[in-house]
Amino acid sequence: MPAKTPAKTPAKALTLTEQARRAQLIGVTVDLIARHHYSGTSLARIAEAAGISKAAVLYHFPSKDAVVRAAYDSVIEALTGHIGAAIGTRTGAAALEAYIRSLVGHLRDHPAHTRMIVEAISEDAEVEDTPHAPGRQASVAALIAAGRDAGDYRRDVDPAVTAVIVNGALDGIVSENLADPAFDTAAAAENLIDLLRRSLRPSPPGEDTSPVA
Amino acid sequence: MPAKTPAKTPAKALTLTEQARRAQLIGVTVDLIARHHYSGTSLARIAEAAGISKAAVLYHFPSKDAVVRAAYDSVIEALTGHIGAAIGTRTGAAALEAYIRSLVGHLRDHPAHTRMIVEAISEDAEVEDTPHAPGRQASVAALIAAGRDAGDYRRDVDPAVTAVIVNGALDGIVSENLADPAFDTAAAAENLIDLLRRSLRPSPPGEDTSPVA
DNA sequence: AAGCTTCCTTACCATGCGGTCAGAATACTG
DNA sequence: CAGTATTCTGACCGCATGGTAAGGAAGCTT
Repeated sequence: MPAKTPAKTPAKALTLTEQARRAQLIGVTVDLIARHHYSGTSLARIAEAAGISKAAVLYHFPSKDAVVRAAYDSVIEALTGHIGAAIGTRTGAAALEAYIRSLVGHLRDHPAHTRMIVEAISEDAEVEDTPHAPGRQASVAALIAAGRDAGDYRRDVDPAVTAVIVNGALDGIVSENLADPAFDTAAAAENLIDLLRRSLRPSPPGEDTSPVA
Repeated sequence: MPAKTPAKTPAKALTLTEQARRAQLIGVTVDLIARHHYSGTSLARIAEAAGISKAAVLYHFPSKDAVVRAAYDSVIEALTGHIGAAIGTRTGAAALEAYIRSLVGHLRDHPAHTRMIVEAISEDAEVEDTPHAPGRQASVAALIAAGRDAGDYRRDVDPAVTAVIVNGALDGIVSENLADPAFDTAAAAENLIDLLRRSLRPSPPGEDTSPVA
């Protein structure tokens, strides 16, 4: 029985070289996509960048798409890991602000990751029901809802809509930094945090509370 | 002298069928890109969708890229025209709010345009120094600066950074609507406007004015 | 050293791509 | 109706793509 994809029953039978190659391929693929977009990243270029042949790449991965997917997953995992660690045990407004700062900080420190994520809108496969992070909006909405229930925010804020706005603003900051590397993302993050503080804080007594026109 | 690209000296020597074909090709290209992304939109598919041969497409346009570019330009022009008309002679905060409402409204009414714009990040040409609308951030920043100078906004708002945040939030709203057509973009736009009103308005007397931590 | 597994290369294939070319329709104009 | 400019087709070209087949080299285990 010649082993096809090395896996006996659990996911532990990975050779050392296998792991190294996979990591290397994922690395060069992230770089290539960051430089030449998704559609411009071919199997041959991945192989060339790794110093091996196309067939060798397809020995470690079942298809080119699998390589790209693995690269994308690794980037996303690094991001979510960083954010999760930054939030830690924080709650309420502090958690949301940690989310904003850690996301912007991580993507500022990893431009290749950033380019890859930003360009990961459509990919090549037409059947892709998970365009972005799946629960991203929901996660931030939960953060906002918790902050509201904790009294950090007005009671009439809409967590879902606000999450869309916050995530969009974050993407805008990150994207702007790609277009203009001199753009101060940290300052922009603080600006966004200040903006949210002013607009989401509970109304002082004697002030109109109508949220929507 | 066989005419190559019909143009004598001014830009008026366009045959009727020429105009019609160009418009048709632009139309089907917008639809195709909206459905199959940029990289999945080939010359053959454009020709097939238009009911003519590949060579016929290349008779009306010098290259496939030119078709795509024309389609993109037409979509952008429609959008900027709509927004410009909506802003009209408005100034200050009213102008920014008209901008937000008209952008969201237009893109809600034209989903194909929306998909095309959203996916127009990288295109296929690697040498593309105009990734998005060139002066979009600057235009909104000017709007905000005018609103600030008119007294609608705090004196210490940063127009450039705020413009990035606002445009990002708008993109977030539009993108969310693509992922979830049931998302109420009009309500989200009003929510964003309310958020901006609360955070950008001049500070009432007796309140801290420190903008950034 | 034999033998098996792992790892990789060269050569190849079918397909789709953008684009060209010669010439046939089609339409406009005298 | 003749002639010319416009519009279009079908066949073709060179190239890059993702993927496969067959076999050779390297290393581990006995």
